[in-house]
Amino acid sequence: MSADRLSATLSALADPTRRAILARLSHGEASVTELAEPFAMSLPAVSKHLKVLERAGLISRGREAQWRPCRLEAAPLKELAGWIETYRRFWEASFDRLDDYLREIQEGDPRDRH
Amino acid sequence: MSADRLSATLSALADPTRRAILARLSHGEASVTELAEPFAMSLPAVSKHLKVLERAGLISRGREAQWRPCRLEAAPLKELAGWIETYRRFWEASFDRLDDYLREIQEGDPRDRH
DNA sequence: GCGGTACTGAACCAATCAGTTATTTAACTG
DNA sequence: CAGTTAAATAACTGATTGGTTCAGTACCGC
Repeated sequence: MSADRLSATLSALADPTRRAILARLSHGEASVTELAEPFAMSLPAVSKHLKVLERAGLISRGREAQWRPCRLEAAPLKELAGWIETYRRFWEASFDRLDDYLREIQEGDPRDRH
Repeated sequence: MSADRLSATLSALADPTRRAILARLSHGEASVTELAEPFAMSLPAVSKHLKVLERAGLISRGREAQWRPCRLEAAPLKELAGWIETYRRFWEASFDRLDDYLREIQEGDPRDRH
């Protein structure tokens, strides 16, 4: 299902290998073999992870001779940060005040409506 | 793979149905049938989505007679916001300055570190 | 041109996912 | 008690995921 951008970003980020790759790229560009080095998996597996990240717009790839240097692209992360921001009030308030807030905006007992 | 909390949060959020459920819950508690109402899918399907959200800690469920009211739990969102925050500098700088920054922290040509 | 290095693509596999229908549990209602 | 409503569970299905191995493509250096 769901080919929307946010879903693509989130499911790309849902894998720890891919998050580690992004963390590595936050220190600068890297080739595929460099990115693969820390992982106990084959190169084609890493190549697939990179393709997922690329399709989500989280990385871009250049061409330098036989190397394909990857670099971080932050736009989808910005979008995600924007989405999550709409929930900030739910964790910023103290738990007691959040409780109050929830009770306040609540429409009432489920049995009462419909 | 990976049962770590962040991965669980992200893969739970990667589904638009589940994000819509969270959005609904941000307006207050709701029962399962209420949550299911906007979707063209069976009730068990929604029940499964709720289980995913619950295992990720994004919702909690109470008991009121035959209803099981769901409420939003923001802690995992807070954790996610914290994680994404480490990448903020990559989208906050103007693109040109980001380019400069990337080139600056880059170790050099991939060929040099073979 | 040949051999090595960097990477991608294709085919395959097991596990998980998102949905279905049918059944079951639990609680209220008359 | 019987009947109804709310929700979960079970069993099944098709699609997707994350990994593999093996082969192919592209570029460099000798």
